[in-house]
Amino acid sequence: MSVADLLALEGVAVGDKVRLQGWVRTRRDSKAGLSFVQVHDGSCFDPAQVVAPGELENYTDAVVHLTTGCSMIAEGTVVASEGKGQSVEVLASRIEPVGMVEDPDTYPVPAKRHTFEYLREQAHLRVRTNSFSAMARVRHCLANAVHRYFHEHGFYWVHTPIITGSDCEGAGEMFRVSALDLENLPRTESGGIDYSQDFFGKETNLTVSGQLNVESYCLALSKVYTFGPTFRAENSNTSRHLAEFWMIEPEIAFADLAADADLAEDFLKSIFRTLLNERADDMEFFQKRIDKTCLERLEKFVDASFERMDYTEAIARLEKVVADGHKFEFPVKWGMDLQSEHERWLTEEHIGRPVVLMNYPKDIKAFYMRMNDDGKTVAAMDVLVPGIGEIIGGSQREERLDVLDARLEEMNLDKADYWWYRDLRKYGTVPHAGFGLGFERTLIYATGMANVRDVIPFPRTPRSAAF
RNA sequence: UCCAGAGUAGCUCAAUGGUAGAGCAUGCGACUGUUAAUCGCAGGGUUGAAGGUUCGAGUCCUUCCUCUGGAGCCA
Repeated sequence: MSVADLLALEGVAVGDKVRLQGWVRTRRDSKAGLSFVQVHDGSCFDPAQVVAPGELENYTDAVVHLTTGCSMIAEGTVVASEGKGQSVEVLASRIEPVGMVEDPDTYPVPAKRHTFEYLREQAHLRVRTNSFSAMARVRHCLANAVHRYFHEHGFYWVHTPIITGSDCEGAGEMFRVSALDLENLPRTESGGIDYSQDFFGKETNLTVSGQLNVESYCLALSKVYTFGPTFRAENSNTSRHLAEFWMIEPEIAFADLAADADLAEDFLKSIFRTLLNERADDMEFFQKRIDKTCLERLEKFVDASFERMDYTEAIARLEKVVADGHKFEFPVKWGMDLQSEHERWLTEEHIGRPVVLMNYPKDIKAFYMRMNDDGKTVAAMDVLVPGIGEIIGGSQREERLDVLDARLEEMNLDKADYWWYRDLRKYGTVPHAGFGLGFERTLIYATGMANVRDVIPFPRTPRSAAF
């Protein structure tokens, strides 16, 4: 049975015979011949305490040599615990070591404190620690909550491609996908690489966003979303960026920017509510050991309404606070992109709640965002949250072909590259909107973890893909 | 990519230019049910790499590598 069921007394009672399988967290010996073995199996935060009496036939040969990381099977009786840390424990009648740790002296994750930096170098074993097993369960819970929310609200999950033939997704540097022999590249007559001989007969890359593809499904299925890995070959070395990360991108038809903002707010609150309800054990750990404010932050988040504010208004308020003597490193001026420090001031100090900033200057935003009537701004939005800054970026999409074409031209983009995207505006176009949410940043916000590399099992960053 | 900091025992860190140490972990021992157990003993080092200065370099200089934090890019 699982440790979770045992500790919750689910389908089991004191006096029952049980069998546990898992890994040793610690072994403590007491007087001559009695050991306490903490066993974890991933089913919940707490390990189970297995009491190994000295009378076990393999006690001196095997049990006292169990060390952190060994795998084992324990059979025994559920008893009320005489100790303080747990209500029930298993009094073992048989302990079977399955896989020993060959050299405890060099086991990379012994029972002691480790820095996250060190554990990143032991990514294959770090999930055996409290922090990373808790994170794995929280990650699963939130991913599951994402799918449940959309399913219950009539959205379809669309599997947009990982390999893309569009070189026009426009969200950053891409990883090339090629089956060509790098040591012996085929050349065109003019000396360039001849991609017509490559696997797909053209240049292909890993996707940086499923948005363009999901828009096509939106204009037939009305409410859709993607949730999968995306790839950016940017040389970003920060605690908030990965080369491979998971992104959630809903897209809704017959919808404007206000509806998009409403969806973002309802969605975020819903998944965090699910997390608080379903992973209280792991969240208690994050609260206690990682970030003392994370529970309070989430509880406030699911109750507070998001402030909505136009970019132009935000600039006015930033200019006012600067005039009142507040110092920023970067100047504030209409038309500029907000810096991290500006976003954080708005959401943390000025409003004190999540803020949806809307209607940005067109010159700092992407070609597909819908032009507003003022001719200066586009229907874009960013959701800013205290403690992390931007967590969502979204927009109403430009559904008018003539306006879209004008924007493509203005930004020196080739209309031919966007032929199928433009078709969507020729055949039954509708106003539609969507946003992108970085899943790892959501996890950081929820748990208070400081680095995005510690919320994904095997992080990919510049110069690092060791596992 | 830019700015700053760091790299010494398995891990976390000390060490004024002059004999490389501690805590934790690990092993052994002690301890009447432990909970980050406690106490004692022990083993454990090419000080990131290559050059240079010096009687002498973990320490100073140069170059490089790696990591961390911040910025930019963004999610």
